[in-house]
Amino acid sequence: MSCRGGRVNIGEIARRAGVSRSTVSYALSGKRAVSAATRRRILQVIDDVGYRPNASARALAEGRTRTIGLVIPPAGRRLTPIQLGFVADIVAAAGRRELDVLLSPSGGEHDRSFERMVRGRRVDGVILMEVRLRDARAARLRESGVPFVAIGHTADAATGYWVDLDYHGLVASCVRHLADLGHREIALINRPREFLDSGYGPARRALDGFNAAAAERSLAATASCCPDEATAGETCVEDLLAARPGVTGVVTVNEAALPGIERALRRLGRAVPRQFSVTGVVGRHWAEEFHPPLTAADVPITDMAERAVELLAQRMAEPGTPPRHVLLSQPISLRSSTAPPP
Amino acid sequence: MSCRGGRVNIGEIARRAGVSRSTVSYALSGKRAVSAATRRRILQVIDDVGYRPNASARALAEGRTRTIGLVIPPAGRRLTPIQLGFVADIVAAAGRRELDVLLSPSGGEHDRSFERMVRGRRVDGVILMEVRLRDARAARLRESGVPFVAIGHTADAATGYWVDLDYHGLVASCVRHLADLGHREIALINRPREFLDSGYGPARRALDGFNAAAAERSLAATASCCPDEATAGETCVEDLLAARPGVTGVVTVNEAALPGIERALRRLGRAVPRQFSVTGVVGRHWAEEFHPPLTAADVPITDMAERAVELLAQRMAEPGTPPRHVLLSQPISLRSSTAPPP
DNA sequence: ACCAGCTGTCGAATCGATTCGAAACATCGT
DNA sequence: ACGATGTTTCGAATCGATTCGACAGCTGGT
Repeated sequence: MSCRGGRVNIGEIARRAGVSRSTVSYALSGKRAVSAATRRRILQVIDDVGYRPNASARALAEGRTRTIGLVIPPAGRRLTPIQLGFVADIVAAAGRRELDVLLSPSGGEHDRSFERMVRGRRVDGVILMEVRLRDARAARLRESGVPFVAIGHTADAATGYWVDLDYHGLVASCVRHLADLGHREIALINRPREFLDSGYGPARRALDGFNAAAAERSLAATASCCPDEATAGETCVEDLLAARPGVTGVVTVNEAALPGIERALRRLGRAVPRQFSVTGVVGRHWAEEFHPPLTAADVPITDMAERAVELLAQRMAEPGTPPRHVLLSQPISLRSSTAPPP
Repeated sequence: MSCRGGRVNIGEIARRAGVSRSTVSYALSGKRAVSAATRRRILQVIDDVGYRPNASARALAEGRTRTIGLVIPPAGRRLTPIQLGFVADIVAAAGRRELDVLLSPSGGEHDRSFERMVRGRRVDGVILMEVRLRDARAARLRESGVPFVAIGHTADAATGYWVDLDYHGLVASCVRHLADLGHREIALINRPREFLDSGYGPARRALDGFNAAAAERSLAATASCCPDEATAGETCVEDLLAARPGVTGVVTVNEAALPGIERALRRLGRAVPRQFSVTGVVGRHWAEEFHPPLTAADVPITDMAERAVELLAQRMAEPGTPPRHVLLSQPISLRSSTAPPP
C-alpha cells in the first residue's frame, strides 16, 4: 500500500482525488477552507499511496527549509560526553517542533560545510555550540543575517541570542558550600589552559566565580587548568597537593578529569569525603559515577537544549524580536563527596 | 563584499555578467564548455557578491539533495562515547565528499522525523547506526528504495550494504591471548542483556566468539551481561568473583563498565595485571584511561565511519551495484593490563 | 428576482536552480 | 562563396511544491 515506484507527487494525488493541485495543498496545510468531503477524499488517497510532500520543492516555494543547523566543535578534538548528550537532546527538542537538524563541524577544513549551510540557505537557523568570547562563526552568522542561538555567550552579550549556564554563580556556590563546611584552603580544577586563553566563557567565568567567592570568604585559593583527560586529572591533583599540601577541598568544572582525580586522591591516601572534599559543576552522569557520588551542580543539558531550540524557533518565527537570552542556574545536588575538613 | 540583502540568485549573477542563466550554471558545473573569458567574468561576479546556489532549488532540479541521513540511537539512552565519536567522524567523512549530514533519532516518538527524511526525499542515502539482527528501520528503508548502509549487520547479511567490526574474531583473539598467557578460567563482560535479547549483533557475536575460542582452548568460561554504566561494572565484577573465585582474567566489550571494573578489582585486592588480567574490545580512549592502560583491540571508529560513507557514496552513485560489505578487524594493542596468572 | 456575501475550487504565477535543443557565430577545406 | 564542422551561448521546459486572484455556486435579505 505504500511507495510503489515512489513517483508520487502532488499532481498525482490531485488526479486520483479528482481535484486541482492547489486544493490538495490547502487540504494539507489548512491555510484555506476545504469542504469536509473533499478533504476526506484527498486524505484517503494520500494515505493509500503514502504520499509526503517533497521537501526540496516545499522549501523552494515556502522560502524556508524547516531545518536548523547545529554547529559542533571540530571532530579532531574529542567531544566530551556532555557535548554528546547535548547533540542528542537538541535533535530531540527540534523533532518535537517538526524541525530537522543538519550537522556541521566547524573549524579549519570544515568551513566549506559551514558556508554551504549558511549561504546555500540550507537551514532556517543555527545553533552554535561552544562559542568563544570572540567568535568568528558568530560574526559570520550575524553578517549573513541567519538567525542563530549560541550556547555560551560572546563578548557582546547584550546584542545576541544565547543560552548559557551560570558558571560564575555555580562555581561560587560550590566555594561557599566548602567554606560553610569549614574549609580554609581550596583549589579549582578548570578546563584546559588553551580554552581559558582562547576566551572560552565557561572556563573564564568558572575562574572568576572561584576567585570572587574565595575572596569573599577569605579562603586560600589556588586555580589550575587541566586537559580534558583522566590521566591529566591525576597529574593535576598530584602536582596540586605537592605544592599545596594544606588544600582540603577542590572544585572542578572538568568532568573528564574526574576519574583521574578520584584515582590520585586514593593513591595519595586522602579519603573522600572524610579527609578531602570534592565538588563542582559537571554532567549528572559523571557526578554519579564518581566514588563516592559527587556533591555537585549538575549541568542541565536537556534543559539547555530545549531552551536553545525554543529560542531559535521563536527568533525564526518573528525575525524582528529583540535579543533574548537565558542564563540557567542549577541547585547543587547533595550527594556524598563533601564533608567538614579533618 | 559579501551578502548584502542576500537576494542574490543565479539570475542576478547572469545579469551582472551579461550572460544567460544557463551559462552561469554551466560555468559553475563545468558540464558544458564555456569560453575562458566568459567563465572568468562570471566567477569574478560570483566572488564579488558572494553567491552560492540555493540548495533547495538545486535539489529540486537535480533530483538529489547532496545530503545523507544519519540515524542515531534514541536520545533517551545515553550515547556511548564510541557512538559520539562516530557521529563526528561520519560528519567529517561526509564533509570530505561535499555531503551534508541530517541527523535523525530513531525509536518511538521519533518515527516522524525518520519518515520525513525518507519519504520527503530529504536525503540521498542513509547511514543506520546500531542496527539489530532484525531491524524495522532497515526494512523500511529497503522498501522505500533509499540507499543505505548499516553499521552492524542485519540477519540477511548477504543482501545488504554494511560495515561492521569482527567482534567474533576480535573477542576470540582476546581469549586466545589470555590462553596463551596461561589463564585457565576466564569471563566475558558483555553489553546489557536487553541488547543481547533484541538481537544486537556485536553483543551476540562477542558471546559466540568468546564461547568458541574458550572451547577451542578448553578454558573454563563464564559469560555475563552488564548495563552500560560504571557502577554496573563494579557490581558485575563483584558478583562474578563471588561466584567464580578462580577466574584470573576477563574480556570485555563494554567500555562504559571499565571504570567500575577497575574499581571493583582494586577493592577486591586483585592487582592488574599481576594477579588479574583485563582485555577486550573498546574505544581507544577508554583503553588508555584504564589503569593500567588496557591491552585491547581498539574499536576503529574513524575507519568505520570512513568506510560507511564511502560505501554509501558508491551506492548512491550507481544504484545498481550488488551488495557490498566491509568486516573490519583490528590488531590487539599490547598495553599493560595482561600478564600470566599468579 | 437581484445583489451582496460566503464557501469551495481552480488556474496560473512563483520560488531558483538544471538541462536540452537550437540558434548564432567562427573556422576551415574545397 | 558555400556548406560542413565545431564552439559558445541562449531560451524554454522542468523539478514539485505554495499561494494569490478570480470564478462558480449557494444562501439569505429585501
